[in-house]
Amino acid sequence: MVKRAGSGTRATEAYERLRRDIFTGRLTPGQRLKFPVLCAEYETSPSVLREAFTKLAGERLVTPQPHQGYTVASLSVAELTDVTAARVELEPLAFGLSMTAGGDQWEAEVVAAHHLLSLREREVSDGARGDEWYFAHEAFHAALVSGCGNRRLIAMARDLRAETELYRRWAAPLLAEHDRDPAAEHQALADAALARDRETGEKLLRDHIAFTTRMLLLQLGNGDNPAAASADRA
Amino acid sequence: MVKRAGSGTRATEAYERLRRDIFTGRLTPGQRLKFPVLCAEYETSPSVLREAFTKLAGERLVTPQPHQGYTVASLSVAELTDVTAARVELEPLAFGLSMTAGGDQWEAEVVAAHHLLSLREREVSDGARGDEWYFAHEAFHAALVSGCGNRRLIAMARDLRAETELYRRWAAPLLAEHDRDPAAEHQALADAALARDRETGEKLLRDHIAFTTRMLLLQLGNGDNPAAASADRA
DNA sequence: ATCGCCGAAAGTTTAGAAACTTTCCTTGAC
DNA sequence: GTCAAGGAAAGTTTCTAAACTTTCGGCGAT
Repeated sequence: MVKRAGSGTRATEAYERLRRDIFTGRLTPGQRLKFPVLCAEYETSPSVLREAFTKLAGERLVTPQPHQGYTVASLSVAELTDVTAARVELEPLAFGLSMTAGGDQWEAEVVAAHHLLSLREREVSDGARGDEWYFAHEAFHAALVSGCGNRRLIAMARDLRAETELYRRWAAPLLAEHDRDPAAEHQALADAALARDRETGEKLLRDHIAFTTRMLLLQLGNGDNPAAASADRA
Repeated sequence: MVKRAGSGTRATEAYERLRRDIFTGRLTPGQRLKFPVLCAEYETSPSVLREAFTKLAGERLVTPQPHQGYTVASLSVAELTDVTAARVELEPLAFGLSMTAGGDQWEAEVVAAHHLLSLREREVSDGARGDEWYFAHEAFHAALVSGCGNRRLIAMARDLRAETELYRRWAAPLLAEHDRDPAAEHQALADAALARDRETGEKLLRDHIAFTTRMLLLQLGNGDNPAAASADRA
């Protein structure tokens, strides 16, 4: 029908758009993803959407329910606990390897990503974080581990972070971190990275992740957010 | 058309069958998966296969190539190296948690899985391993980490092992492990598990994985297996 | 009030049309 | 005569629209 961009397929487009819509909050946790509605909205057909859903299900961003379609992943304390326990081990490990094996290119990426993040952090001082902040934050964390030389480790860490972002978006929409300075933590991480101080860097990252999660769990536990829903575990 | 089993969908069937065919060697690494052929063989339609492929691609068992279909994942030294580096960290971690947190049920599972594996190991003394051995081996390793209480960790470890199995199948079809006794290693692992000897157990598992991989890498490097193919990395 | 049936709505699957890639043949230049 | 470039044809993947199956909610009977 329309001219198509070189290597992209329709399913990939739908996948990326859905993913973005989930992260930017257009689709809320637990929400049912109806084929008729989304087909009309995305101007595509069920099979294409189905493929996109399958891919997202692989990343645990949507939940398949046989013969009842798909829903956006629900928020649950158990899930966040599991994800964090894995992150706390995996991400510092990859970060440590990066500090050992990373080259000039890696350092440059860290510096660049941190610069962009600090710009976004300045903008956000009035309260709410914009989409730009989330993307910059994700990019910074991605940069930290990008030098480890292990694609699998990088991919696993990215998927785990992606899920965490969902919780950050919905369980901590406003900065409820009085006794904390995220910007300083990010600065310290970048410093450790450049100094190749593996010991310090790993500890900083571990604490950074654990702290964030503790805060999110607190919020989730309160149950004072609109999107919270207990995931039924089979 | 035909009566369908409760919650299963056609795509799930295809996924499971493809997965089995990959592990049992009916589909060889690098092989192109043509829609017309497989549609006829599985008696289903392209969309269904496509969904199954997408799911398998999420596990890295097949490789998508936009507008050129899918192929069974190729064997490559780089991939195996990455997977192992991740496994060596992740699996002992989960095993350690299991030894701390696992309950009676977990111990029972380990004992049962080890018993089944040892039965298969006895059968295999004449040379070649059958499918049964592979499944029992996978089940044993799955049991070791199943008590850790972290679904994400379990799932990641399972996916990493699945890939390794592919290498074991194709790069070491015949027991080329003269100076080694896998049965004894598995016995030692089971013993450590029941003794809750975390230190020893983690070290044993780390060595077990590393040793297996070193052997596989040697075989791969020789390039003397029919299915070896260098994965082109973009 | 509960259970079972019926109709509507949604998810799933299919078959064929459209789009892309590759191959092979032709044509023209060196 | 050989080789490279261009273009049609075949083969394959990808997408769409419609048929099929299952699930959900309402209605009437027991």
